[in-house]
Amino acid sequence: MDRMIEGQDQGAQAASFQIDTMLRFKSVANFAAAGVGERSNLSGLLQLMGAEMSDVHLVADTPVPLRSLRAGEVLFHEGERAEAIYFVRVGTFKTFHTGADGYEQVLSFVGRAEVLGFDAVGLQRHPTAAVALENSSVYVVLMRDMFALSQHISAFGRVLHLATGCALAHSSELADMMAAVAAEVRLARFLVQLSKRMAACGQSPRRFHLRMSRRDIASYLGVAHETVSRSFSALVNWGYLQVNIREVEILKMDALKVFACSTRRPADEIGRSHDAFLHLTRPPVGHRELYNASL
Amino acid sequence: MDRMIEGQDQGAQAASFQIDTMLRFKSVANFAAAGVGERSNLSGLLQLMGAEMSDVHLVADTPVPLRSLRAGEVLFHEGERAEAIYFVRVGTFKTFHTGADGYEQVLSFVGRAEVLGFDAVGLQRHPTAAVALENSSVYVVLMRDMFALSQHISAFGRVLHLATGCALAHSSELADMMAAVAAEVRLARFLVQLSKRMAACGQSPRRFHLRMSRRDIASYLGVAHETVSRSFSALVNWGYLQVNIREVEILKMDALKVFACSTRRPADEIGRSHDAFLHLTRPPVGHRELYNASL
DNA sequence: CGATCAGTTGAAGGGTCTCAACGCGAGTGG
DNA sequence: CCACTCGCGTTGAGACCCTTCAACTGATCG
Repeated sequence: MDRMIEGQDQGAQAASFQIDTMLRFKSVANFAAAGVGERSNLSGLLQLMGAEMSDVHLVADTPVPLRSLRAGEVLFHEGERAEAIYFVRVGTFKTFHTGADGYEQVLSFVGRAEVLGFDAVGLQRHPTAAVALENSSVYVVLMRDMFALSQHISAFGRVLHLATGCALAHSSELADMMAAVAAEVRLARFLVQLSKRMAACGQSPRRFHLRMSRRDIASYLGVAHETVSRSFSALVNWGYLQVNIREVEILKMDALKVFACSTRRPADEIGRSHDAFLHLTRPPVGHRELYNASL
Repeated sequence: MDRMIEGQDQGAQAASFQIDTMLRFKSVANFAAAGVGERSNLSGLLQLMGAEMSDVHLVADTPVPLRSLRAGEVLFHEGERAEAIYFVRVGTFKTFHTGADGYEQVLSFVGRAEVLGFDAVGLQRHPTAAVALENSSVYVVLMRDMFALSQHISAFGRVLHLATGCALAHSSELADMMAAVAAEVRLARFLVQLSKRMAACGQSPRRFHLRMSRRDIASYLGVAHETVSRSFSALVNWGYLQVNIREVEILKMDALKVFACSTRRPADEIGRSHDAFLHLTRPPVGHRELYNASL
C-alpha cells in the first residue's frame, strides 16, 4: 500500500526488465562466494515443482544456486533483510515468529517442493524466521531475479504462482487447526494434514516420522506442550493410532478424519444426544458431546 | 445498517449519516482521487495497488472488468470453480471456511488494495468463500489472463507478487492472534492490527468503525462471541479504549500495543495493575521461557 | 556419570465455554 | 402507528478443559 517496487531495484525499473536474464545471473557468483554450496539449474527446480516437461527443456541450462543446511541450522532470521526466496528440495523446515517476551510461535512446517520466504516480498525484511528440522537443501532464487525470471520464463512464473497459492492455502489450514477448541481435535487435524502431505510426497500416509518436537507442535497448535502429550495419549487410548516418541502409525484413518472434523458447535445447532455419564477415557467417537456436533 | 466513513473527518460524518452510500463515496477525497467514474481498466488497478506511474501509463488502455457487490453479497463460494482473482477497490470482505457441521471459521478480513481468491491458484476450486461486509467493488482478473498479464506487463507482475506476499504475511498475523491464549490479548492484537491497516489506508488509526459482527470477530480470534464481548468490556474498563457497539476509539494506543504483546497467562495482572496509569514499560512476567525451543 | 533435554503423567487452579436472560434496533405487516 | 419478530450485543452463573507447577523417565552427550 505504501512503497512497493522501490525495495529491490528502484533505479532499474522497467528498463532493467528488458535485460537478458542470463546477464542478471552474474549475482550468482556473489552468492556462491557467500557460502552457497553446489550449483544446480532451473530445470531441476521446475521438475521438483511439478512443471510440465515440455516447458522445462527450454530453460534447462539456467543456473540456480543451491544451499544445504544441517538440522537446526537457520535459513533466515526474523527481521533479516530478504534477499531471496527458497524452494525446498529435500528436508523439512519450520517457520516461526518470536514475540517480544521470547515466546516462539510456530507458523508453518514446510516440506519438499514448497516455497519459503515469499512473505518477505513487498516488505524489505523477513517477517518470520526459518530453521531446518533435519538436513535439508533448498534452491535459492534471488529477489532481484525473481521478477525477471517469472516474466521471461513462463514455466517459472506458473510454478511461482502455484507455490504461493499453495502456501496461502496452507496458512488457512493453520486457522482451521486452531479453530477446534478441543486439543485432541487439533492434534487429530494436524496428523490428518500431515498424513495428506506425506501421501503427496509419495510416502506412506499411515506411518511416518515426526520431524518436529512436541514443543513445536504445541506452539503450532496453540496449546501447552504437556497438552500435546496428553492428547497423543488420548488418541492412542481411543485406538486411533500408535505412537512411539516421534514414530506415528495411524490405525483407523477414516475414524480419525471423522473425529478431526468435530468443531466448535455452531450457535444454532443443539446437540440432543447428551449422555452425561460417559466422559472418562472412553468412546473413540461420540465422547464429549459438548464439542461434537451430532453426526 | 449504519455505515460511515470513519476517520479523520468527524465533522463531515454526522451530516453524511443519512446520505446514500454512493453519494458519500464521491464526497470523500480518497475515492474521488481513485476515480469512482468506473474506470475499469488496468491502469486503475495498478494505481490502486500503488504501482509507479511510469509503469502505469504504458498499459493504461487494457480493459479490466469491475464487479460491485452489496453488503452481504457473496463474491465466491467455497468449493466453487475458481475463474478469477480479485483486487478490492472499495469496501471490505471476509473470507471463511465452513466446516462439515456448519461452523463458520473466518480466515481473514480483506480491505482496499488487497487480493482475494489467490489461494485458488493451483487448485481448481476456491478453498474458502468470500462475502462483502459492506457495499464494495472489485477488479476481476480472469485466471487465464493472469499468467499472460504478469508475463507481458511487468507492473502487473510486480503488483501481483507484492499483493500475494502481503496476503501471506497477513495470514501469519492470524496465527499470532490465536497464539495469545488470553482472550483480551487476542482482541487487543486484532484492534492493533486493524488500526495499522486503517492508517495504511489513510484513515484514522485511533477511531474507526468495525465492519464485522462480534461473531465474525469471535470466529476470527477463535473464541466464543460472548468472550469477545466480555473482552471488549475488559479493555474498556482498563481504560484502553472506548466502545459503542461498532464504534471503537483507542484511548491509549501505546499501552494497548504493549498489552497486545503479552503472550500466555493472566492478562489479569497486566490489565489490573493500572493504579498508576503510567504503566508503559511492562516486562510481561517472563516466566514463559518454557516455550522457547531449541535453536 | 552427572547434566541436559524431550517426553510423559499427576494435581490444583483458573479461564473460557455453554446456557441462560435481557436490552436494543431494524425490518415487517397488521 | 405499533406489536411482533429476529438478529446483534451484553451480562451472569456453573461446568469443564486447559494451563501451570511438579516429579519422573529415558536418551544423548562430554
